[in-house]
Amino acid sequence: MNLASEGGAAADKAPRTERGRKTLQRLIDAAAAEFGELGYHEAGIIGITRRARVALGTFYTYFDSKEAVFRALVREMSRATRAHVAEAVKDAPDRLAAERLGLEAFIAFVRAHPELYRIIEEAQFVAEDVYREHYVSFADAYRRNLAAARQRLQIEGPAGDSEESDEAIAWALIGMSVFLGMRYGLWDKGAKPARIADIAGFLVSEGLRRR
Amino acid sequence: MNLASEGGAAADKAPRTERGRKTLQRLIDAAAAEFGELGYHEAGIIGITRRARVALGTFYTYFDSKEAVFRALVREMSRATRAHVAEAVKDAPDRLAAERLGLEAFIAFVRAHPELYRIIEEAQFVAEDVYREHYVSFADAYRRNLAAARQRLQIEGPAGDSEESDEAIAWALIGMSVFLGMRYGLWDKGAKPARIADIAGFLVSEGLRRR
DNA sequence: CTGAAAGTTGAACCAGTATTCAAGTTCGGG
DNA sequence: CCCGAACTTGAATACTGGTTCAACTTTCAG
Repeated sequence: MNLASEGGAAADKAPRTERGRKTLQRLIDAAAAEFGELGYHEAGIIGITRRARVALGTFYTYFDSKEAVFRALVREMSRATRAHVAEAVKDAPDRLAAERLGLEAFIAFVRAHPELYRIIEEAQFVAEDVYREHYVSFADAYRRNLAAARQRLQIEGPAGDSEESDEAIAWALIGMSVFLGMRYGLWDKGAKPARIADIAGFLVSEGLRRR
Repeated sequence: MNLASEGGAAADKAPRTERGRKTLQRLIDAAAAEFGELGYHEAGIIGITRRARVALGTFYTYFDSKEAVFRALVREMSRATRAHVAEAVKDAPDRLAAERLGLEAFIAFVRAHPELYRIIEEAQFVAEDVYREHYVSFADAYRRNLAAARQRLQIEGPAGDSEESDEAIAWALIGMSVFLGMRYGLWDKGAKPARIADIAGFLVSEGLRRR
């Protein structure tokens, strides 16, 4: 995680020495663990600094408040999630294959980093603006991909304004992923991500109607 | 809302007179408003009792704790949501039509009761067990409907274990609805629910693959 | 070396708020 | 009517946990 450079703490709180950067990183990791395990409200600065093995006051050398770390963390995790999925999808032959690969990667990612997932979702109630930012940027990327795939005649949508339908389809697909991530990544790790991705992939490309 | 009977407060706290039932109801409505506007942690017993126009202590005549009202509220709202959707879907000609009608009703419901929606979602972090209960019961109903529709040859799924695929499809469809509800019911009330439901309906029945 | 800047420390402060309780008021069955 | 049960009241309690700060230590440029 690279949070030290911009995006997170107030500019005047950025560390200026190597020691400072190390300490900041320890605090960030500790905060991720604390928030991930306990949730925003149960988590405490005391817990964060204990995990990071620094004194209580040190926290405020690098962050303005509890909410400030949390926001920084959400932004960083949003970036990490997008990067992970993008990487998994980068050489998919077409959009529908990308859909399948992306979901598989997402479920695996949630299993590997349940705390990131929880933190992003809880942001809905702690810092709604960054939460929206997260999904809006996801949806924008999705919309672009859908439009491109339509251009290449890989997919086709319902009749009517395709701007509007791509937007709605993007949000539908995101919702699918988030809930499948919760169900199979967070709650029950029994099923194989590939199998779940196959099922959802079928739904998205073929639909359920019997022909 | 009927929370007075069972499901909510501890049995020994149930009101025994008409006056008591009235007060309990005022508290429940006040709590729904308070939690819905402020979220669980910003909400306070003081705010709830002020809204209900009763003294602070009266709250504890009917509930054991802040968390107890919240849990009662989530259960009640879960019930109300399911009832509303079931009603809207009850005389749909087939499963795919039901899908479309259910989503339309759900988006409208979220617009009419944004506080219910917020409260249920926040339960994920305040009372995870009731949150799971909510979606698991939704998913169970969904799974039964899917299996019945498959029997009637209205729909068809991917190859392989249909138990597993119905379960996954149920969660995928729930996730779709929840995110479309958030995007079009809570955040942006511009679009017509019917139009969004049409688009999602297309996705679910036809799929995106060009034929 | 050296002194100023950067970093660290943890006790103290403070504000908020869930919960308790003992005293008072209202209700309803006999 | 009357009395005990049901209900209401709000001040007091108890405690939590975010934030501040002044003293102390470490680092590093000149």
